[in-house]
Amino acid sequence: MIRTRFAPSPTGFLHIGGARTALFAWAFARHHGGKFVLRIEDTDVARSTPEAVRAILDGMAWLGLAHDEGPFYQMQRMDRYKAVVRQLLADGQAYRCYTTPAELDRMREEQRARGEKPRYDGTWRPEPGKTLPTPPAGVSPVIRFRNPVGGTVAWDDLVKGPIEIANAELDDLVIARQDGTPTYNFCVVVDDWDMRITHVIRGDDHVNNTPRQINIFRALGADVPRFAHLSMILGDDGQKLSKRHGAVGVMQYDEDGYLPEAVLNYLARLGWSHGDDEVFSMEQFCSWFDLDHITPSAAQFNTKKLNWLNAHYLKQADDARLAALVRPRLEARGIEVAEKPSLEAIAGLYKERVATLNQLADAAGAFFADPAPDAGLLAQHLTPDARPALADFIAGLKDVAWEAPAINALIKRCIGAHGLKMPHLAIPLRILLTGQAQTPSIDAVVAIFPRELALKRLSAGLSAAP
RNA sequence: GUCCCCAUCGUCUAGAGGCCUAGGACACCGCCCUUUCACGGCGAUAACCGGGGUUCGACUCCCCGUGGGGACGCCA
Repeated sequence: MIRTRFAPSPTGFLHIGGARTALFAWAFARHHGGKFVLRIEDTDVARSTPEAVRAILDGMAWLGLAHDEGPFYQMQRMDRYKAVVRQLLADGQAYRCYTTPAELDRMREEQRARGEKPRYDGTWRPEPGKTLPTPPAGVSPVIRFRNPVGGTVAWDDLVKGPIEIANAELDDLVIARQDGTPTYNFCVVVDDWDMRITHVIRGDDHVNNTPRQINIFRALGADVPRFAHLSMILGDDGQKLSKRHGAVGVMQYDEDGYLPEAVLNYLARLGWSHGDDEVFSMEQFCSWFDLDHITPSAAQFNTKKLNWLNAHYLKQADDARLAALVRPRLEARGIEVAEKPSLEAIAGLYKERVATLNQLADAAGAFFADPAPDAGLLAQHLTPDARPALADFIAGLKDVAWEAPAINALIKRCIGAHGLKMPHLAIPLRILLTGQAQTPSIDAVVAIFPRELALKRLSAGLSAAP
């Protein structure tokens, strides 16, 4: 049974990189009929917040990445970690270290100055025949893991291939702090062991932690899971994602008007491929997904491509669903969504031409507020030539059948009677009705309005304009 | 500094030694469609980081270099 997990630390929102990691772990479990476990790594009490937990859960829910087990909270598993620490201590696989943080700082500084890799020097590490210093009074010790000294740690990374690191590169890491709380590298191992995780899929910033963790797994007598390290996602500008470079939470994409299926499809394609397939459902994704088509190199985020995918999914989306998604966006702008011009119909008309829900809201807004056309636009298009045709059209509108084809025929009749071309009448109509010179097909736009409202806007516009 | 990882069009990628005259997608450019703007359709431009090997034959394998990234916490 395949078991994967997503293990974020609740110190901020679920960002795009984390979302992709979760997506891949989720899809891998789905593909194999396994289980996807959610675990919240909140042992950093100072930085973890309930709001961040909420934000992560919200992000997962918005994307539809449902976990089969959890969420488990590491803070609720303290007793378990402490028991394992005691066991390691009893087995001689861990030991108490009285070196203070200040001493460590000095040690590292000196090592760096000498061009060495900064590491703990093993002062308190017990060795056969070695006499340990006397524990200083008043200093509470940390617990360090007794890392193997010689040889190497190797694993076959499912993304990056074989990786081998010499134990000489590793030092004895702290597994429990002075106050007794266990640290990350230790909790992860105990959790992955207890939760019977078979495949650890995570960001490649953890590659360097992996050999340490493997050593702990072995000291525990636990089976070592397989590892798959995903490369990072860079910002649109090729820079590392940071607050300044668009490192935003996934919920920001909701805010910006993206559909979750578009974000998911985009993310799936970032660092993973299935031949030339670009657009696919999550169902297809899960059936195709495997770890050997993941790119080992970093990927740059491309908003333009996300926009393209979003536009695609917008076109596919149900009008009622779009209306429901756009309504709160209009309300947030202080626009009262009336019953009359049907928001659903507007969504149906405009979804072909926009890339985001916010653009859809921009367009829809014009239907619910009285238009305030730009004076320049009016002067340019509401010409003396156009006015008589417009007046005819308004007159004809009073008893025309209220449907696009009939309205279209009316327009044709009016321009024909005045020797005009289509745009000469269509553009002033657009401007008077929506305040904008560009809209979808004018007959369809007219038809969306209730007759009285169309008449009102056109008459008002015609008489108000100079 | 030390260790680890990475390297195909601007971007995401296909490519498991001959199928590559390097394919697809986004973006860009051009054309078409047209009732404006979009959408859509069609087409064009565009890449194997450099140097050595291995091989009859390297985008594909090996080595070195260069460039980029990551890690070196009583953070996760």
